[in-house]
This record gives sequence, C-alpha cells and structure tokens, in this order.
Amino acid sequence: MTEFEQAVIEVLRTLAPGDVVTYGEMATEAGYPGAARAVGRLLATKSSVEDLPWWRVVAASGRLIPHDPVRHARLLKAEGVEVRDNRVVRRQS
DNA sequence: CCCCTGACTAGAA
DNA sequence: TTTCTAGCCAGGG
Repeated sequence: MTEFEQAVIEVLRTLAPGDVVTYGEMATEAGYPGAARAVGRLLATKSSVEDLPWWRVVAASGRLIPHDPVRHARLLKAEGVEVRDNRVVRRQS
C-alpha cells in the first residue's frame, strides 16, 4: 500500500452519503494536488478489491465514469444525488 | 531510467 | 455542445 493510496482512501472514507467530490478535489485533499488522474487510476483498480465509496467521486465536469455510467448513476441516485443524462447536477460551485 | 496508460482538467477549436 | 491538445501524476513493464 503506497502512501498515495492510503491518503486518497482516507479522504474517500470521510465522504458521507450524498456527498460528491471531483478527482481534483480528492487529490488536493489527499495532499497530492494535480494528481487527479492518478486518483482515477487508483479507483479504477482498487475499487473492485477494496471496499470504497468510489461512486461519490466524479469528474470536474460532472461526468460519470466512462465504462459503466448507468451503474454509477444508479448508486448516486440511491443516495439522493441528482443525475441527468449521465451527469451530476451541480448547484452553487 | 524510458515509455505508455488512464474513472483527469482546463482551454482552444 | 462535442472534439482536440497539452499538461498532470502515480504505476507498471
């Protein structure tokens, strides 16, 4: 487990149901500003083996994950997050 | 050490 | 609005 991994996972675990953050924010919060891309890579690989609320992380544009946006949307809606056309609706940014 | 990949991002076409 | 381009970053080969 690398330092980067646990840092990101730690932040991820602080998210409560209904919360939504971007990859960039995750990276910054974890102490690795600019590593948004690395965060995505991490979730893409570890989310399946680890037990993480990966669905609370979205792209800065609000876009959902590319391989299975349907599942992503379903999980978010289950927590009360508004999703329209594979996009998280952002109010007040 | 070099090179490539990707659940990223901001900005330009 | 959609597609490209050019930076970014940690991992893995």
